[in-house]
Amino acid sequence: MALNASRKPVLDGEECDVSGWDMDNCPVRDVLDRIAGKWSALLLGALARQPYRFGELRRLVPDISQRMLTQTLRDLQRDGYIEREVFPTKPPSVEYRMTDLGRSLFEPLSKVILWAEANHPSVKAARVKYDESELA
Amino acid sequence: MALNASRKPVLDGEECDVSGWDMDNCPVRDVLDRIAGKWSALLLGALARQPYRFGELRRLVPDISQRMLTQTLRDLQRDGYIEREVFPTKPPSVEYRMTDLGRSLFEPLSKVILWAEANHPSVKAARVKYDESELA
DNA sequence: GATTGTTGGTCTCAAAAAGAGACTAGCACT
DNA sequence: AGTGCTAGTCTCTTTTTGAGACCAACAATC
Repeated sequence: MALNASRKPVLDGEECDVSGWDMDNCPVRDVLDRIAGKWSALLLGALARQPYRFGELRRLVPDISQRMLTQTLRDLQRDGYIEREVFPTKPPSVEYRMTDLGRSLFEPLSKVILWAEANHPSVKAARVKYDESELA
Repeated sequence: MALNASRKPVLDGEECDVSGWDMDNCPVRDVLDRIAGKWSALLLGALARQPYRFGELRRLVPDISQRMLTQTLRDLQRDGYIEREVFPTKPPSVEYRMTDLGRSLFEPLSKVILWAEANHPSVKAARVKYDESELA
């Protein structure tokens, strides 16, 4: 415990939280687990620009399966980030658009996306470095 | 195509990107897929405060399995967000700490986390509303 | 001196999630 | 009559995740 003694005590039987996060009803996990999905950020990014229809989104994100597109859109709709509107045209068309809640989420989220674009080279470099040191 | 005609054309055979994202080497997906994991944000949040040891992190996030803790820490280390230092104490101890790159990522990421905490009620309300309309 | 605990993991097996692709119905156009 | 478009669903396979046993070395306890 010598190492720990030099730092702030961390576990005292009651404290099981990170920065005050309650693990049993953790907002961070409850909210983030959804938008953290493989496709959520991509779809939110698209719909932040303009409304799209199902098929348009599928073409926009070519390697998403119809199954995951349906499911991710449902999840985003359920959490209130996007709306789904069905137009009773002859082949019925469905349009997805962002809600105010979705836009308010996308504001900070877009900062992370921007960071990802800007720092992609650094991350790739870190991976190369790690992989090199691993094969030794 | 009547619906589409009123909007900006979206697909013209060459344009398969979202806001200029290249799907074949998409930085957003490449970077976000990692930090989007179920545990990454939680661990980054913890390590943003102070360095922690393996066992401390495990106690801090009680419902993570050792397997996923190991794997997530490795992934975060590989992408350059955290560092791993082994101390040759009698039972060897390992300390994880955030890098500068990790801190620079956590800056925008923390905004999303703050949003999640602030808007958790709205999201929960949206879910209740959705579930009610579904069972009809 | 034998038991127990602590360290930071790995290994295996079961369960859950994701991906691939076929299939649907109704209508339009050829 | 045949083809294609719409927005999905259904099934099957592969990947990811979770639960839990197991490991070696040493420390303190009994």
